[in-house]
Amino acid sequence: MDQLGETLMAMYGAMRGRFGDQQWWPSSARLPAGRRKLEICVGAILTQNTNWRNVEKALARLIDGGCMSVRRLDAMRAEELAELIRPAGYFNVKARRVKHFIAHVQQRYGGRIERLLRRPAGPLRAELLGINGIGRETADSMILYAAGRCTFVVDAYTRRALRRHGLIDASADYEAIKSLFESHVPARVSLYNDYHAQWVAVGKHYCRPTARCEGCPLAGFPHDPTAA
DNA sequence: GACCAGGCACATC
DNA sequence: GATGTGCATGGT
Repeated sequence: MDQLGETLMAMYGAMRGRFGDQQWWPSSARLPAGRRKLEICVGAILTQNTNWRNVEKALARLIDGGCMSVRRLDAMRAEELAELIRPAGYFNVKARRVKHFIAHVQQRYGGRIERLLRRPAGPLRAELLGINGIGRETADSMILYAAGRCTFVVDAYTRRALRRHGLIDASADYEAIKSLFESHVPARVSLYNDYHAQWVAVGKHYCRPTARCEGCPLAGFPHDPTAA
């Protein structure tokens, strides 16, 4: 591993030591195992720009209503779905996005989501990105957490923390940050899984928009004070 | 009451 | 290709 890789792994170790194994993707324990992957994919759409606590409420309403199945979601009208997922915010757009995803699974894979997720990571990513409402982070979350394939998920927390530590410049986009990790950090699903979750944890607790670095597990790491 | 939260598509330049 | 805007609830 090169020097940047060592730094990134040391940062991961520091966060992991503080926050512990994050056990992602969080899922409803009462849900049958066969519906877990579907729940992860739906949750990935619902959490777009939204607090996870609100997503949990929406997911619970879907499960309570017996709606966490491709068949039920496909049969449901968008307005009906929107009402159920209301707590997650942006409920009208997200209802359409879930419907787009579900229609794709129904039409191309006979409603069997595991058939979609079995595809190789590259083609799977391209296919997901072709569905309206699924962008890079949502696609990568589905690939890593539902399909169990090695792809690095980048989010706003990751970008902010890396900028503050001077590891990327302000112009670095999603793909640049993703390839930064994928070319310097060993490609292990369990590592990528928890590493992304650790960025979210550090972002929630310390690396907020208004900086508050006291006590942050990353406080001793390289820092560029001129970075945003 | 302001600010923020595990983005994305679309319009416009 | 870069930048701006709409989408919306709920916790701090």
